[in-house]
Amino acid sequence: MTFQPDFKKSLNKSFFLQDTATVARQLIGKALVKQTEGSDYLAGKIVEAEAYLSEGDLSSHSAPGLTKRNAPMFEEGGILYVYFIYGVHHCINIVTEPAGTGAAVLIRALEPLAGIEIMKKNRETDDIQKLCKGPGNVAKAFNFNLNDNRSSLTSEGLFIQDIGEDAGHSEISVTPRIGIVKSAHLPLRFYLENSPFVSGKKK
DNA sequence: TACTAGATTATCT
DNA sequence: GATAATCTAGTAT
Repeated sequence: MTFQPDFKKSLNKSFFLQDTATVARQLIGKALVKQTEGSDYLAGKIVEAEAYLSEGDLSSHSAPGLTKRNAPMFEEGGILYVYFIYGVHHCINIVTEPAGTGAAVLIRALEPLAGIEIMKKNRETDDIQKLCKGPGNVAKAFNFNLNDNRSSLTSEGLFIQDIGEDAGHSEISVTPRIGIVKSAHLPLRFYLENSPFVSGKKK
């Protein structure tokens, strides 16, 4: 099964303006595609994502209101929100809903589809199952950093592609989110059942 | 297999 | 000055 990047199959902006939990669930099974400077393609199927809401969600970066860091979350859906955490890792989010809302979806894990050699180099490991396991690793494999903040997800250099493998609802599991303390009980983490690429699992 | 510590900085109070 | 939507290596069990 070879993956072919195809911008014509990318999701358009209206997709990202929907309810955040809906977007998070529907992103499972879609492909994140990024074109590198050398015009190579990096791509991975989204197998794990978490929704961070604008209201009633104390662990969302948007909860304290608009600040310099979370400003991209308050813009119109369809762009990237990148943050740097623990002085070590970058994490990438897909901003959702109309401008002024303050919500996003954290991409937690991908199944590598294209540009795997480049990802191995970025991650300094040959273990494909670990290349994009966990939000910090996803960003590292794709070489995302703060400069990618606000990047459009509806451009030829970066987009979400429908690869016709949509998981049925029965294949998607919903659980509480990982690594947070506040609002930790909310069931806003979505992942593809039985995928070996999902994070937070034991062997 | 399970738990713990350490890395290290942009951003916020 | 404190904190954080994490990851890995290392030590203990």
